[in-house]
Amino acid sequence: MLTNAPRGTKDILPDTVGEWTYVEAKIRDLCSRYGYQEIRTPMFEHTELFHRGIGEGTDVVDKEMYTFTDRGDRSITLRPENTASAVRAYLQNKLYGDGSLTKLFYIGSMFRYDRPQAGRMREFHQFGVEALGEENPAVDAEIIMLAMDFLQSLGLKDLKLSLNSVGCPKCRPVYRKVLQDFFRDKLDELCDDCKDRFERSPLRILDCKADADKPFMADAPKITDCLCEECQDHFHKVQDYLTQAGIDFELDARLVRGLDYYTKTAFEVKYAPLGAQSAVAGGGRYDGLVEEMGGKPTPAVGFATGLERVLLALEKQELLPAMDKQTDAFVVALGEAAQGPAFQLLTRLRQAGLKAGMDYAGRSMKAQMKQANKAGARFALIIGEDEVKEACVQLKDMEKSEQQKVSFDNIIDKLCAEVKG
RNA sequence: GCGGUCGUGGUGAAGCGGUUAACACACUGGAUUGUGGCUCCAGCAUGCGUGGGUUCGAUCCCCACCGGUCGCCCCA
Repeated sequence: MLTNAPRGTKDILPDTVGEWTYVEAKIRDLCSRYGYQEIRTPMFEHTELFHRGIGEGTDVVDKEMYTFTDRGDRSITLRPENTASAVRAYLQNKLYGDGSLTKLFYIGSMFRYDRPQAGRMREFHQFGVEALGEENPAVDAEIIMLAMDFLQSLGLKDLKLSLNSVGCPKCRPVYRKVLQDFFRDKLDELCDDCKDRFERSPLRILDCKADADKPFMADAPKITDCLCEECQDHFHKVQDYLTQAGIDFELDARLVRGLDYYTKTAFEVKYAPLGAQSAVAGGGRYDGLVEEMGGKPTPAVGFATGLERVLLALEKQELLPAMDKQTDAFVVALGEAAQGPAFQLLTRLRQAGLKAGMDYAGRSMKAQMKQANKAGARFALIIGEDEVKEACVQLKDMEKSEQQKVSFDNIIDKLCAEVKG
């Protein structure tokens, strides 16, 4: 037990961090081009924030949160997502300041108690983006394009972008009722899950895999036919922007978001080979959330991507860059007398800005040369007793297998010239 | 949370009631004086996720637990 990380968590080991920093670098570059600034919010918040933000009755809040009471008797929850926190920080720190659009992005751990599977961890990592303060559908389009740009800039292919509108507080309740009326007399033909969904979230019945083939499903009313004029108009404009930008998307009237705060635009990006965890990114508009949390009515859009899933997709498509180790110089010390001078040389190399290493185990020359090779060293600097006496080293070019004697005084300059030139 | 499936060394894997627990990679050492990558040789699991049980005997059978994985639910 002591030697096992908790279920659903994972160490990111030295041989894989490179993949993470690679993706993170892409994110930072992309966000700066789109004008989004990084925000880092606490890993835990008052439980109430998520109850209000995400919504009671959602699965995330009802059965997936890591909630505990702290020593000051506060109910605290490990963030299951970052939008509620971002909005909280936006309000608390008055990021709306000048009244213009506030564009934020974040990268970090989220926590959800769920049964782990590939692509579904209890601690997982999301990159997400929030644009607060603008209702223009161009921002919806920008957000979606940013999501697609991110995934495509990594080289990912076979992504499917689905788009829908889930309406607003004016038209969604109407549609909900229309839908319930439609299903009411078919209730006993639906699966058990759907019987539950009927009251809780009838829109999800449309997306049920078990009932998908039932003949009446095709006749179910579509939300896009029930949108109010404003939502309808907004939805069309988002589509226009995307089309003009050359973004392929598919309308999916069954697409529903699991968090209560979504309004109007909802979208999802899938990479099918990931199976049950194929949703790589998802998001949409949430015009009511800021007000719900005590701010002025403020329109907003955002999305989040699951980094573990992105990495899985990259792995499947063999798009992870090779991370080969690289060292400029490896110091090979032979015998007791050479240890001190070798260590001093190592220090000087590093001070000169070179990547340098050496063996401390006092192994044979052969073993040390092997190590130099494994470390990806360009040069081996061999110091034995003779070299110590002559105040020089044997400088061996590992690739060319050429070797020359260089004095202690010249070795640093010579190496710097070789490596940098 | 529900259903299925799997769990052998650092890794990938064979073995499926009594075996020296194969093989490959990795790792360590060696192949006559202080030189890596190729080759050759040697070493490397008293142990088969954990705990019970059945049996003369269990890595192989049974049960429980833990963990991975697939699907459901949900979501990123």
